[in-house]
Amino acid sequence: MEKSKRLPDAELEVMQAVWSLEPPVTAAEVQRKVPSDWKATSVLTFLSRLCDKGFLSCEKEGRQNQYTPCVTQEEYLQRESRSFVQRVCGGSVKNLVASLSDAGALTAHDIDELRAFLDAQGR
Amino acid sequence: MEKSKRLPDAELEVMQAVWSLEPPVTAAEVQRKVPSDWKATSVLTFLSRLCDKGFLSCEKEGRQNQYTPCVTQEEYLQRESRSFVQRVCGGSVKNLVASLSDAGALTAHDIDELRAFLDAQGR
DNA sequence: AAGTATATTCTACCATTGTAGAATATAAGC
DNA sequence: GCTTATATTCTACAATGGTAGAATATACTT
Repeated sequence: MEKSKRLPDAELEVMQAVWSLEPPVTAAEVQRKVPSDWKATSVLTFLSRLCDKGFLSCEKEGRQNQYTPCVTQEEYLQRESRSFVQRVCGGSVKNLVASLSDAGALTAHDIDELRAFLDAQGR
Repeated sequence: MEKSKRLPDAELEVMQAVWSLEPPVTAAEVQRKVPSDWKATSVLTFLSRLCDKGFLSCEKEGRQNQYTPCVTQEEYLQRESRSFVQRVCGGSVKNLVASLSDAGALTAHDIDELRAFLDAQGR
């Protein structure tokens, strides 16, 4: 039950696998969603660390565990986005988007979506 | 001379201090820009790790070191933004901005800036 | 009930990161 | 030139994260 922070890469990938499935999920289901070169025990380690950190709850069902997210993907994304903009982009969202553009990582589709979003937003 | 990746928080803060100054910079200058509860030797450790990782070059000038960035802030921001959108936001920039909005981290000013940017962009 | 298969937990190890004291080198003052 | 001040480098240590084998527990088969 830790006060939750940024997840390390491997744990985040596992969380993303969990989020993509219908809860509760078993380790086996997660294993199928996750990079196939990960050994089963490694995935179990990550699952158990995610429980320790309060991102998952775990219930024993027969000999398998049932994992359920305690944090939604939206919640996590919100926290991380906010923190990323602060920490890395000097707090400026425009700065972030401009740098994506400079990096060639902003497709025409992205731009359309963004415009639509801002219009919907903008009242 | 490592192939550079994400910097840990402390090293990023030091890089940001360096970027904010006129190169080349001394450790003393960096120290003045950085959280004041950091011990001087800690800052020197971070500077030296940044050299090892190829983010800074270091030249001895008398008894002081002169540090010069080998990676620009823009370069770094571009790489990190791209990677963040991929890793955390499922590759969708709109997803990112929407989550910032949901998190209440999108000010009216941000929105204006973004609109302006997209307009300038958009043909 | 015993043996076998399989899921989970334990334990471990190494690299990285945050942190900083100890040791060293070097310049400046006298 | 010697002493002193000070900047840098070395060394160290604990926590975290990536990785996974060994040990254990539990369920299925016969």
